[in-house]
Amino acid sequence: MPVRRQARGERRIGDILDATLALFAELGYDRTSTNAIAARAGMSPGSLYQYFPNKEAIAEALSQRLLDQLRAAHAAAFDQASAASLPLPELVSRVVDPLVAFNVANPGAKTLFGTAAMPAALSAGSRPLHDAVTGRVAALIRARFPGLPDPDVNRAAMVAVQIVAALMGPIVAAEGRERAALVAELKRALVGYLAGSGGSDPAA
Amino acid sequence: MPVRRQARGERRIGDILDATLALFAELGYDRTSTNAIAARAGMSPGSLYQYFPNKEAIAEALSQRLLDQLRAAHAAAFDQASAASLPLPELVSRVVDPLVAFNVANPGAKTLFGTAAMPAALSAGSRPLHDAVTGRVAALIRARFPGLPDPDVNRAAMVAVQIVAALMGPIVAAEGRERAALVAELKRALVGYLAGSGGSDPAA
DNA sequence: CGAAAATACGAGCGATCGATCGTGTTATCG
DNA sequence: CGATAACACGATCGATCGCTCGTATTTTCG
Repeated sequence: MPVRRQARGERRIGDILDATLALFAELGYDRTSTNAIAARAGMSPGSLYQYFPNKEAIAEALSQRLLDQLRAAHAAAFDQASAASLPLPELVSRVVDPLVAFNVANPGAKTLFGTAAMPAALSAGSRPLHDAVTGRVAALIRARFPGLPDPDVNRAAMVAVQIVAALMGPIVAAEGRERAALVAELKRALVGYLAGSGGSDPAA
Repeated sequence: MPVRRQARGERRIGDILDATLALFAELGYDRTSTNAIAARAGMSPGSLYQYFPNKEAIAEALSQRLLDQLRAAHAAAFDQASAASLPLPELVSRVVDPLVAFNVANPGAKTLFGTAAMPAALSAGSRPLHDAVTGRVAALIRARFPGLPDPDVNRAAMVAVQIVAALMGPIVAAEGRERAALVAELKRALVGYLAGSGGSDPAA
């Protein structure tokens, strides 16, 4: 049942998602209470539930908003043409750098990027984001290694995404030189991994 | 205040840790209730709290038990001699294979291996395990790359451990052929990463 | 044996959680 | 304007959480 939103309502939804992202970054999903979200967003619990039916829906909406932002910030990095022709380190940099910037700007995004075997509730909310990113990476790998069978492509994309996700926490937590060093390590790991990804490398 | 444990008590403690490990594997730390632990261990909540002052202490004890088991299962893999002389893929295999076997045998171990920026409660309980493993990996890397400065050694160890931890979830969740394929990918990723770890590789 | 210590139980405490609801306020529109 | 719908509030609900406590049973040991 759709509701005619007023401008004020749209603003409030944004406030809720902002508060949720901040609290997820500090406490994670389980330890973030809906009352705390409402308080940080400057509203009552009742108002919060005017816009979302339950906690999971908030996580889903936040996941969707992050996905949209990521898509916008990442548009250029995922075109197939450069995927096939660029040197591998350059290609990895083009994908990783915006991703790092995004996560630094949005700490707490990683909470919505839960790895695997999580409680179904959060897993369901974060799967769209996770799947979308993995899918884009798979497309990139497929474009670069045209001979690679689909199962191998998907597995390589999953592994690459897991590696990035695993190191994003420490990267976001670090600062300055140490962060730069960790990003360099992440790129080295990805290049080292992908360089040996079966099939021929068009730009090796 | 130490307590003279009877044989029955030691057995009960083992039951509690077994139940906790199983529940952590299914639900994670937050969603595992102490009452559920007691129920699965076949005792009342009161009995559970006869052996542990609180939930965090249970996680710590479990973490310690896992660490001991891991040490036993891993003794041979971490000697310095082979670290310097073995071919890198062989060395990686010797470390990774027992680790995979251990995690397959103890699903839920990964719950105690929380990455970073987790709620302090769980983080404190799992840090010993995490630090011990990272320290052993660091010693291995230091033995293999004698010229590498300490900060670089520690960073590389941390990155390697994060990569292993990130892929352990999918590996444990998979079975048969797919699991073997994922393990192979993990090894490739580690070898690719470590092969380029500055300094000279004694056995390159 | 008998006393002390360890083990066992489970109803229930206080706190907190996600979510509801009755009531009042503000915006939209004919 | 008046009417309707969207927005806002916060006390409070029922459920669940980590944990306690009074009491009963079993083991240890002199």
